[in-house]
Amino acid sequence: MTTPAGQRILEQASALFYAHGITAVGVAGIAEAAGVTKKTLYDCFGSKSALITAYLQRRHNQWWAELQERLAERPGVDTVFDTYLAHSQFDTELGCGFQRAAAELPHDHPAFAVIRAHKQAVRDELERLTGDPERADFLFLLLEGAVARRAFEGTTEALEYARGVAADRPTSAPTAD
Amino acid sequence: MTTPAGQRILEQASALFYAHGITAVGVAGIAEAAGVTKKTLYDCFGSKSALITAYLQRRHNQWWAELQERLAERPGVDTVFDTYLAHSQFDTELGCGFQRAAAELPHDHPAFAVIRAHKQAVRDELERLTGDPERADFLFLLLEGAVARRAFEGTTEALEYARGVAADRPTSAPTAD
DNA sequence: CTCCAGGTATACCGACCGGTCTCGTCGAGA
DNA sequence: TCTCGACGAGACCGGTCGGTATACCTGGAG
Repeated sequence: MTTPAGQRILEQASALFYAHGITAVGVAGIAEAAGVTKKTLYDCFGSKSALITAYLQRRHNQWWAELQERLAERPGVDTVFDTYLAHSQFDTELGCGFQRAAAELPHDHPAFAVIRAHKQAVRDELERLTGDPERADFLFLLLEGAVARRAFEGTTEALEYARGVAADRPTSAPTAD
Repeated sequence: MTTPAGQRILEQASALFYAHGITAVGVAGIAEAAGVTKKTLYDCFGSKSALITAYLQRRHNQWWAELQERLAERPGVDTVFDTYLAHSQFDTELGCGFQRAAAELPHDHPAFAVIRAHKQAVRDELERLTGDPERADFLFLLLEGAVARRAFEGTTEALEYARGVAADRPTSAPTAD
């Protein structure tokens, strides 16, 4: 799992799962991309299912680390939005990896718990930052809407708009232009 | 396409694509569920890709018809939310079929245009109902966030909360319980 | 009567699926 | 020196993928 080969497998699996979808990507393709045989892949992860779980866990860990780093030097709600915005530079226009995975995986798949935990963590972080559960719920709603829209609009427009709304502007005030 | 067999194929394809994901469902399974041979399926639709497009088009048409019906007897923004809420009774906890499809399909897939058109239509309808593009954008954001959350939370809680926010309540006022 | 659309049944295609297996190699630690 | 874990090469498994082909049946319209 911590071996160099295991690392390469996880990296390639992450890239491929995110880019093409979990179901659409085969273990043979992952192994080949990692310069590894299927045997090594199965020695390291045991099953495709476990590899999927590891992929989402890794994705959460990386994203969370970046969020905490940014929050450390500039605490506040809009740093959360900024992290999504910055992340979208290499997350491309495909949208949130967890939303994408949630759309493909059955709800009782072991990896689905990782998705739920990730989203819960984000919501809880918003509550920690605002000290207001109600407001956290609202901001979380904006966030999810914005990243969902990025998936089919292909731009960060909605995300930037949502950040503007979150920046304490009252519900109805315009922010555009 | 309009033949009885074609209809049954489309119905079964819709149910299976939505429930298990587009990539995960094979044409053989669809044909079997429709009580039809693969040849008939290919005579009617030509390819899996075209069947996917037809599935999303049909889904849009059905949903749109229901929305207009409801709007006719009770115009207003919250009827849009109510339609999602009512729809979720047979859409189950899996979330928006268009968001699910968008997560699986490459952005240049012919069916992706149907997804974009559907979402655009919803946004435009909100603009028509409010007469305010800015407010429509905001409501659309709430809507997308709520249906996205339904996908991994498995409840309509976020949708009901969003309807509360949309019912002109100012951003920060609580609505829970 | 004839023709044809709309079917059924079934075999087939090459490619790929997730997963297992054997065999061999290589380098580091006891 | 010997062993053991990490890995490569590659064959193999049963099954499914999207898609095509051949042959046959049937009911209704010309």
